[in-house]
Amino acid sequence: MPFTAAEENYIKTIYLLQTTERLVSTNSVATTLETSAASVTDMLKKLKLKKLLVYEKYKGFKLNNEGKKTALSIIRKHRLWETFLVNTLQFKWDEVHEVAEQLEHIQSNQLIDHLDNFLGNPQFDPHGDPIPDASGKMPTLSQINLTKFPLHIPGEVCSVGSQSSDMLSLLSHKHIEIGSKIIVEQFFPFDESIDVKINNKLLVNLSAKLAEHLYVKKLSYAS
Amino acid sequence: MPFTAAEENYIKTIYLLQTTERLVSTNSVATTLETSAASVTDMLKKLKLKKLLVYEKYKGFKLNNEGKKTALSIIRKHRLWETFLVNTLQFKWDEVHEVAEQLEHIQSNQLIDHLDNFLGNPQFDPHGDPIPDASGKMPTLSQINLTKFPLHIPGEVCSVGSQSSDMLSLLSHKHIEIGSKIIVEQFFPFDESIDVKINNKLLVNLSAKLAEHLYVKKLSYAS
DNA sequence: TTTAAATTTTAGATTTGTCTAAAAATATTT
DNA sequence: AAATATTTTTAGACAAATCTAAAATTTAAA
Repeated sequence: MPFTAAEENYIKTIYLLQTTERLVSTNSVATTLETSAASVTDMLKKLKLKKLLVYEKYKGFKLNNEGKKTALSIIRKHRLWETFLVNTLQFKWDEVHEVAEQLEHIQSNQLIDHLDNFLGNPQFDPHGDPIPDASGKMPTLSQINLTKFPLHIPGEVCSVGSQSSDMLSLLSHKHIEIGSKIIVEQFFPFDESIDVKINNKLLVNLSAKLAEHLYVKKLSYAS
Repeated sequence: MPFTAAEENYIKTIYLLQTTERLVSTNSVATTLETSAASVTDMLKKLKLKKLLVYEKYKGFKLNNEGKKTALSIIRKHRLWETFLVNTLQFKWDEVHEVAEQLEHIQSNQLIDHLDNFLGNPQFDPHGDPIPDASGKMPTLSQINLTKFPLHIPGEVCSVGSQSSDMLSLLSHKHIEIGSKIIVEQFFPFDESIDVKINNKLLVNLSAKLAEHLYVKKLSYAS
């Protein structure tokens, strides 16, 4: 059974929220999708009817297994298209989001299989996010938010929690990109900013807000 | 101003019909889009309001310049995507139509420009149909329906008027494909079938129905 | 040229996804 | 624990795109 683009947007949003929120609220979905709380409630009823989520009114909600499976297939499509746009069509990092939001709703398993194949079955998209495979499995990458990363431990920037071009230009100004080596040197409680060393050279200060949007993985030195 | 997918489907259909019909009828659009005549009338009113077509009720209608321009940009997208699916993603000829019908509605000029560029600015799609450029210009190719092609003149199969797989397998059975050299040898008035010679070797008989769906261009021998 | 047939349009209804405003339930604060 | 604030849901409305059935118009036929 195919879902409408609107349904798919809700499913994807709920999935992404429940990885951090455990139980998702009507308002958080409304804010993310820039719609009204009433619209969210309406859609929740439909998705419950279609047996995609567990929902009791006034009690919060979350996707069940069927819902998660559906979400992963949408996320797979989104991330494969982003990879295509950047790797094949030479889009910039911060230009792909809006277009991928449209492309992810194209209905054709054959298309996605062929695209995946053409791209060489990539494991991560251009933002460093893992791409689920056809069965919904994702490479787990011990990705940690930079604000929770321990001091003086070498890490690598592997994902960015926002696609805004403001964010991107700030990162580029600080010489930070996906793959940059990063070490947290100092934490300043007053404004929650941190000093980090980039690629073993540059020492720069990052605001709490910026750090919250950066994800890092531990660098293991297995040769 | 962007158009909805439904509006775009009507615009494209009317454009394709008016190249052969001059004045388009409500029923012909309804039949092509497999919808009711009432729905077509509803949409005609909207498109007239948006100043895309000339329409007086009960009198038939046709796209004005603005409408044609819009139609060409949709056809451009459709044919570029078909080219992508076949050339890049290894789809078969007869598998692309449904997917391209969806992809043609993605809204992003940047996407189409990059795709066009990636494909090497192709002039014709995998069915032999010309691809309009960004300004709406199409390479004119003196394409003639096989039923109107003169006897004993060498031609080349350059386009197919149907994407049905029944048609495709019949063509392949008769060893006919885009680019095949073809000469009409004889016309049989009784059933309007024709004998043609393919690639100067095989002599095969084609039904009137099959010939109606084949388009041929004259082979000029400019070295 | 009237009558019959076909085509096109209107009228009214339905579905999907959205909205605002008001009511209900839950959380927070004093 | 009352009062207040916040969140969530309901009620009712609207736009887009579609439908069926009936009316209006045009075309074809007897």
